[in-house]
Amino acid sequence: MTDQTAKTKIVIIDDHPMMRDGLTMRILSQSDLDVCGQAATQDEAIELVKDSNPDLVLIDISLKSGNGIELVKRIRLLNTTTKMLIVSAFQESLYAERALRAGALGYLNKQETNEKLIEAIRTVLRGETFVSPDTTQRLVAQVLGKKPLANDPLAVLTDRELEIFRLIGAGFSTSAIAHQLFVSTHTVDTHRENLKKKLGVKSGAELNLKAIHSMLESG
Amino acid sequence: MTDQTAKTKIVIIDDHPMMRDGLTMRILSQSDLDVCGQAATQDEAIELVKDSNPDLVLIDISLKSGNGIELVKRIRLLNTTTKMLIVSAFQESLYAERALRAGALGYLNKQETNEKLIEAIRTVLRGETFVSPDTTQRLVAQVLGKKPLANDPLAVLTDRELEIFRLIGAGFSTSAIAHQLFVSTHTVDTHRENLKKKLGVKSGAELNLKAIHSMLESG
DNA sequence: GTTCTGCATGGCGAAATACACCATTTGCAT
DNA sequence: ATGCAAATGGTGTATTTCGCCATGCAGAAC
Repeated sequence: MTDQTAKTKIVIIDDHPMMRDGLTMRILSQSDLDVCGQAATQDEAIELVKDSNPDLVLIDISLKSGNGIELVKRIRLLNTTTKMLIVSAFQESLYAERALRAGALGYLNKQETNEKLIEAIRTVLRGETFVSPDTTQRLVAQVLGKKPLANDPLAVLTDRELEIFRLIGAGFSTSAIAHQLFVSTHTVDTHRENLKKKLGVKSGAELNLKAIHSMLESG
Repeated sequence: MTDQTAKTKIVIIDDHPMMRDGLTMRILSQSDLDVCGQAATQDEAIELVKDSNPDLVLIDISLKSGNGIELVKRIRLLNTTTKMLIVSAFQESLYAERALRAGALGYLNKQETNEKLIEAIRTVLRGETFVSPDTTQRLVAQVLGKKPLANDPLAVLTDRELEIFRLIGAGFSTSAIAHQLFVSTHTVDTHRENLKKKLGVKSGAELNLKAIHSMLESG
């Protein structure tokens, strides 16, 4: 078959029809790319991938039925060579990390231009990793904070740090935590500092956000 | 002028380029509708509306610079006959009510099909009110429940308070919010106080917790 | 045994933030 | 007009943050 007939096959998973249309339009503007299917839910997505065996799956991270990251894991289990690119409205590097660890090759913010979309798609198709620039910054900060991405970013934390991280996630203030652990607020403060360095966040508010999010995932 | 030359003029305000493309594509599929402009921020939107005097403005409710509802109010102040249709990723009738009170004629969920999009546009252009079916249900349930906006504690919040609540939920610190909204930290501070009173929480940490949780339910 | 390293602890001072109370302005409704 | 709600932001005090540094205490390395 010639290049004419063998376009790259892409499927789009997003629960907003209007967003699917936007993505589709930009992709179809490239002569060598083709959108061979769309779906709004995880189950539809799995069927679609099985049936059409696409080169790339574009996945919105905030799918209502489960979430996009869970879908990434399920697709990986299908044992295909299909590449995956996550599209997200969140800037947090938290999700980028999880998406990449789950098996996606790329993480793109919805705020990015359409040129970036195409760039991300082509990068991922080559088998390389793509992450939106501002999200990359946060990831880099994380790496500089200590070590190369391990299995779990929380793994780098000491027991005491993790304990405090969980208390933050439960909504306790610094003074409340200090009182609870019978240590001074200075101590909790220092731990908060170290947590921020290790987790690559720059403000206390972000640390709170990350801690609370992390609580919701693990119960 | 004939129908050929006098297409209905529509502008699109959304900070996701990909979403703008999707909306544009569907609108242009209608022979009598034309997209005469796009913008990502409030200020750009105001300029665009002044310059092109469109028949309809399509507004994403979750604009980063301020929010969609504030933009609706600002456009209404321009004293044009321009109709406004809010597009939202949130299903809460909470936002629909605010949007309509602010001066929008329609409220459409992003989960709706593209057929609904066109239907909503045409309804609003006729000067009638359009609200997405499932959101309508919630609105009706509210009215039947006698008390306006009964069980949702967020209902007692003003538009501004809700906006700040959402920014807190997104992980922004007080100063970051102040900078983003171009107001003093004192103002944000006062809003935080009022939020705590209205939501019945006693510490700032709890407010953060509540805001972040609330984001994850509806974001 | 000494040295090195990692962890928990916490003190210090400047800057930022929270907190409670209050004043002004604007818009809206009666 | 009068009254009310909303948004803005100022004041003063208390608390927290933030970066830096110091101590004590383990266990591992030499």
